[in-house]
Amino acid sequence: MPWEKSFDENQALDAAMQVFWHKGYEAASMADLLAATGLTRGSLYNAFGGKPALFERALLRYDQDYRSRLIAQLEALDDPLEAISTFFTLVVDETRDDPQRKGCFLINTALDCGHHNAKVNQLVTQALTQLQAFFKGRIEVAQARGLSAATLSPETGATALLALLTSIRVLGRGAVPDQTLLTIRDQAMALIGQRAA
Amino acid sequence: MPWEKSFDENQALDAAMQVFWHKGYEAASMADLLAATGLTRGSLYNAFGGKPALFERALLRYDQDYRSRLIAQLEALDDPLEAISTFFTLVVDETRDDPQRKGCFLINTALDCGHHNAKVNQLVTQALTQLQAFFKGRIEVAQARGLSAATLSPETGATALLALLTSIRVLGRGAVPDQTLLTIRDQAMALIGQRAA
DNA sequence: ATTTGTCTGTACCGATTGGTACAAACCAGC
DNA sequence: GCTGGTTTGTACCAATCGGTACAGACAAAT
Repeated sequence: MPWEKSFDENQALDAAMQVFWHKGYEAASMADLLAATGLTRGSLYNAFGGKPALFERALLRYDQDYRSRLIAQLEALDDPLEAISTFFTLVVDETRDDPQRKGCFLINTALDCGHHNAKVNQLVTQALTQLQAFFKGRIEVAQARGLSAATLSPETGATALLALLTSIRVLGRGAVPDQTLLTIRDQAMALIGQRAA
Repeated sequence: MPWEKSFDENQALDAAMQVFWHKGYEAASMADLLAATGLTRGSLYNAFGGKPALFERALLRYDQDYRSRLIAQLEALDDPLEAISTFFTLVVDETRDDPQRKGCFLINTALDCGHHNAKVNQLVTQALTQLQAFFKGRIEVAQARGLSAATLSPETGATALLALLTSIRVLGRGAVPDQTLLTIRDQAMALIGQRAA
């Protein structure tokens, strides 16, 4: 009795994600989202329920499709330091290559923490925590293999890397020249006793 | 023939600044600003001209009254490393003590770079540049006096400090526990060979 | 072919958006 | 006290905000 939707839900979600990512929650209007997804009002509200719900879905999709997947790929690399250096190089390149300078959807949202519901906040916190855990794990492996100096606490190092990552994504939105982003990345590499990839 | 205003322009500006600082440009409505300043529509538009113009004035005031003044005070300190450590401790304390978790008005605005006019963007860029120059200057003095290891390039070190500052202000808005902010601050201090103040 | 439940498109909603118009209130200078 | 130039308060504006209602289109099940 049901009837399959005439559009790809994930495709629409991706389009909506781009809008929220670029403009932020407030500045993104339903009109923008309708135009980007190509849906009509009826379809969009029927499929997603409303602006806040759509935002949650979009953010969740970003978390799963970008962040989680990237971390999983990098954790599969044999060399733990290469995993980290590849990560930072990837982020800097991505930042520079994006003409819209959207930065990171999760970190952009982190700045609006106080203005979102608990579910969104939890997603952001959890994502950052997992990022930190990724750094910590790689540092531990590196130290166990004697690739990295054992003087640095993995916990502290991971926090520092998270901080540097955050700043690249924030400042990379246009506030500083690209060269500065490279310098920050190099600092991250120096922290774990590695040259830039 | 003129007639003096019945309100303190700077006082109104401060009130407006708080609103923009807390909510961001988009989410701050004229109704919010009118309520916060206590002005009526006529007065506000007459005195400031409109929302974008008011935002510029508010941001400029933040830049001059908070950032510039703080840097000037710290530069007056004799010990350059104390200037930096005091700065970071102040920022972390300010972040923790603010129940609204507003972060830094300039850095919040930096994240919205693409959505403001050239004047705002220039102000943000200039503010960050001056912050970096402050760090660089203090590091140079510290090295000249033998207080800090000469292995670190002042330019690079300043960029790293700016990055760590940025992350404290962003993550401090609620995405990570306060303890993490302290860890980041300690990393900044370690960078210049100094324990936390 | 008819029924059934879902999806799609559009018209419409009240509320709110930033902004303007303008008369009344006001004080300085004459 | 009159005049001139400002400021103040309010009424009003078109545009847009996010969201709803609902009729018609559609495909699966019988």
